[in-house]
Amino acid sequence: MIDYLAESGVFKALSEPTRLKILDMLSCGEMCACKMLDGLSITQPTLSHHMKVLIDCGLVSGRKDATWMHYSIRKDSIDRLHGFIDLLTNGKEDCICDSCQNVCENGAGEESHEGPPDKDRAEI
Amino acid sequence: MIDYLAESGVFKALSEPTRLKILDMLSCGEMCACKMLDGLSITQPTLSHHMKVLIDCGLVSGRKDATWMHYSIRKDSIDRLHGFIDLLTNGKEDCICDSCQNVCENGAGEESHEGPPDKDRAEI
DNA sequence: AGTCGATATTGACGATTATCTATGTTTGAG
DNA sequence: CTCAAACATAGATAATCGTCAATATCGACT
Repeated sequence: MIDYLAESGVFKALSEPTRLKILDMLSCGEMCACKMLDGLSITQPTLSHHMKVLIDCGLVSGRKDATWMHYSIRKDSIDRLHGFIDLLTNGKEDCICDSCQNVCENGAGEESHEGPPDKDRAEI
Repeated sequence: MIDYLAESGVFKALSEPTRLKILDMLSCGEMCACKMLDGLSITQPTLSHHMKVLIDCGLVSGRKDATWMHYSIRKDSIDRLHGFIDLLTNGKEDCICDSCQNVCENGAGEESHEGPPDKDRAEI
């Protein structure tokens, strides 16, 4: 069974444009908070808040070096995110769909359960 | 350049536990709104609102059949989502990181720009 | 035409959230 | 020990969002 509330945390973190830009800034590697501030037009406490959200959901890790904080993307969390999206959106055994009979009174909807997940996440 | 505001819409749609459950319900194929209501403990207007959010961001498509509405996941939008996550979190040419020199006064942070994106989204 | 069932829309309300200012904490330098 | 810089925390506020009740729309059937 999927814990929807728990899993929504990562998406909530990603639902803010500013945090998307922060992740973009970290895409090439580690970056110091003070440098991130330069390109973000937000105050320092706001950045600190965003980084806490990103760390709490597991997307980012922080490394303290003297008075500086260096942040970086946790690649494993990105892999996990991909995996969850596939799990959520692909047909699976022991699916929530089974608990509710997917048939309307008009008879449409029989093409349910289109088989096991097809593992093609092709070129995009 | 990435349009963070525009791209955040999909994640905002996915940031609600109820909408995650709705997508899970659609993972096996098309489903009627009336059947979805049975397993959701929300009112009909609330479900209608959630479906509008999911459709507006492109994750779901709706098919009207008489008085019934059948919803299904747009597989192409899922592929696009995977692609965007990779684009956002992997190093890339013409990166936003270039505009800000990623060097703190203490000299740390030279390991920036870890080369072109490594296309390994391996086992999770 | 009239009724009924399924869905969409409207308006309101409480909860969450992003942001700010002000202040606290930590660390290195003099 | 004192000061300054980097970052975190606390509290307040405005905006956004999820939810509901009430109502409107739309299509099928008598």
